[in-house]
Amino acid sequence: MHGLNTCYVILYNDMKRTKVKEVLQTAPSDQEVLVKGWVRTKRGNKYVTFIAVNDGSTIHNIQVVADMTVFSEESLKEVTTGASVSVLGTLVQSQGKGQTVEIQARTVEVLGTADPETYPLQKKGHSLEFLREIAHLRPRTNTFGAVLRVRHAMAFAVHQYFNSKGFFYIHTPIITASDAEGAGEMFRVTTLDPVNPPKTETGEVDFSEDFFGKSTNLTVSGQLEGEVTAMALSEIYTFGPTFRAENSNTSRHLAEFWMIEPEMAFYELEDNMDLAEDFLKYLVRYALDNCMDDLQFLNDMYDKELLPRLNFVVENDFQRLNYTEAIEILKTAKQKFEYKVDWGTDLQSEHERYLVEKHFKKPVILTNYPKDIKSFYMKLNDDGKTVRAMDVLFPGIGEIIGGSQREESYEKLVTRMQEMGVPEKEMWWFLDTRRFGTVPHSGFGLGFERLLLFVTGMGNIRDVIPFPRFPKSAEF
RNA sequence: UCCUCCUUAGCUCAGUCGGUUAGAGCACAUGACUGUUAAUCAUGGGGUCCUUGGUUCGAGCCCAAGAGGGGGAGCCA
Repeated sequence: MHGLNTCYVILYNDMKRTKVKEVLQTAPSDQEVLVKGWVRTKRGNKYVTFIAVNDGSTIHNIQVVADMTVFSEESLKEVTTGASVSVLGTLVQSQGKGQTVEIQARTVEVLGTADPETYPLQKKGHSLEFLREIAHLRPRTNTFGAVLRVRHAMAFAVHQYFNSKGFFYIHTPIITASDAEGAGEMFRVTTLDPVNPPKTETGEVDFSEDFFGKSTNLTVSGQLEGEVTAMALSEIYTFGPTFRAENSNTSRHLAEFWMIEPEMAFYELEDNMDLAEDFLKYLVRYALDNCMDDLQFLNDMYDKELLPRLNFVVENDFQRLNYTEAIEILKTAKQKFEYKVDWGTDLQSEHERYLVEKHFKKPVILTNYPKDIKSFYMKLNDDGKTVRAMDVLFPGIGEIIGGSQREESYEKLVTRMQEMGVPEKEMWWFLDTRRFGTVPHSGFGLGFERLLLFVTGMGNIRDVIPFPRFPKSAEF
C-alpha cells in the first residue's frame, strides 16, 4: 500500500499541465491529462458532479466529471465557483451533449478556495458597470477573457504588420519637455516637494531645480520624435502609452491609452491613406482569422452585427472624400443637425456619424481640412486655405485614425508655428529635420483602444483595457 | 466641464396615490434527483431603500444639497 502511494505521487509530480485549449483539441483515447484552472460552475447530483474549468487559454471550459461513487461529497465541498483547482484524470469522449471531450477525474485538488458567500462573480451574467468596479476579477469572466485575448492578438498583429513591411519599431519617450504638440492638457512629472517647492524671484515654481532641470510632462504623442527617426530610417512606428489630462467623461476617451503612430518618409497623403486603410483591414482580418471563438461569443452576447460588420470592413473600400465635399453633402442632407454645418468649422460627432452610418454606410477617409482647425505641422495645400490632413471615421467609433502629410518646408512650418503660437525656440530640434535634408513625409495615429472597440463590439472604451484610467478613477 | 437619466438583498431589477411587517429571479445554505450544460425542483437565511438635511401624523416614494454610476455633448485617438 505504501509503495503504491509513493509511485502515484511521483507520476503525478512528473506530469505536465496541459492547457484547456489544447485538451479540447485533443482526440480522446483514455490518456492521462493534468489540467489547472479556475472553476466556473459545478452542478450534478448524488451520483455524478460536473465541474467546468477554465484557464484563460480559450473561452471554452473543459468539463470535469467526478463519479460520486468514487469521490466523497466532502472532498468536493471547496470546489466552488472561483476556486482554483488541479485536476488529474483521463481524457474521454463525452457521454453528454454540448462538448466532445471531457475529463473523467481521478483527483481534484483545490489550490485556492473562493468563499461563495463573498466571491463577487456568479454563474449568471453581470452588468459591465458592476464588473468595472471589480476590475481585478473581471478578467475571469468570459467577456473580459475574450476582450483581453483579442487585445493581445491585435497588439501582436500591429507588430507583425509593420515588421513585414520593413517598418522599425521606435521607442519614443514617455517623459517629455515638449509642451508644444497642442494635443491637450498634460500630466506633470516632477520630483519637487508639492508642499514647499523652490520658487523663483518672481514667486513662481522654479523648475530649474526639478529633476530634469525644466518642466516635464507625460507624453501626449510620440509623433515629433517619430518624425525625427523617420528622417533616418524611412519608415518607423511607435506603439506606446499616451497620456491626456483632459477632463473627458465619455465612452471613447481614456486618460491613459495606447497609440500606434507610423511615420513614413517619402509618403504623400495618398500613400498615407493607402497605408491606413490596408493596416486597418489587416488588423480586422487578423482578428477574424485568429480570434473567431472570442468574436463569436461577443457577437452572440453583445452585438449580433459584429461579425457582419467586421467582414464588411475587410471586403469593401473606404470612401475617400475631402472636407469641402463632405460639407456639401451635409448641407444638402435632409436630416436636421443640432450643430450648423459651415465651411471652416470642425465636423461634430453627429455629422461624422451621418456620413459614415447613413450616407455612405462604410468607413470614410476625410481629407484636406481647413488649416485653422488642424495642427501646425500639417502640410499646407496650394490653395493656402486647407491642409493635407486625413481622418479615418468608423461606424460607432467616430475618428479612429487622425493623420496628415507633414509640412516639410522650413519656412512654411515656421510661419504656421508663429501663426498658431507654437514656441519655435523649444522646437529647435524638430525644426532641424526641415533644415537638414527635409523630405515629404506623412504619418498617422491610431488609438489602440478605439480599434478594440470596433473589433470587439464593446460599447465603452473602459471595457477594452484591463485597468482603465479616467477622471476620478485610478483604482487597481 | 455641460445636458440628461439612474442609485432598493451579493447580482439584475419590481415597488401602485405618500399609509400596516419592502418583493421577485438569480446567487448562497439545506434537501431531492443516475449525465448535467447559466441543470432542475422544494425549503430557508439574507435589507444603512446611496448620504445628509427638510416637508409630513406618516417618506423607498415629495423637496434641497452632496456622492457614485450610465448615456449624450465638448476636447481628441
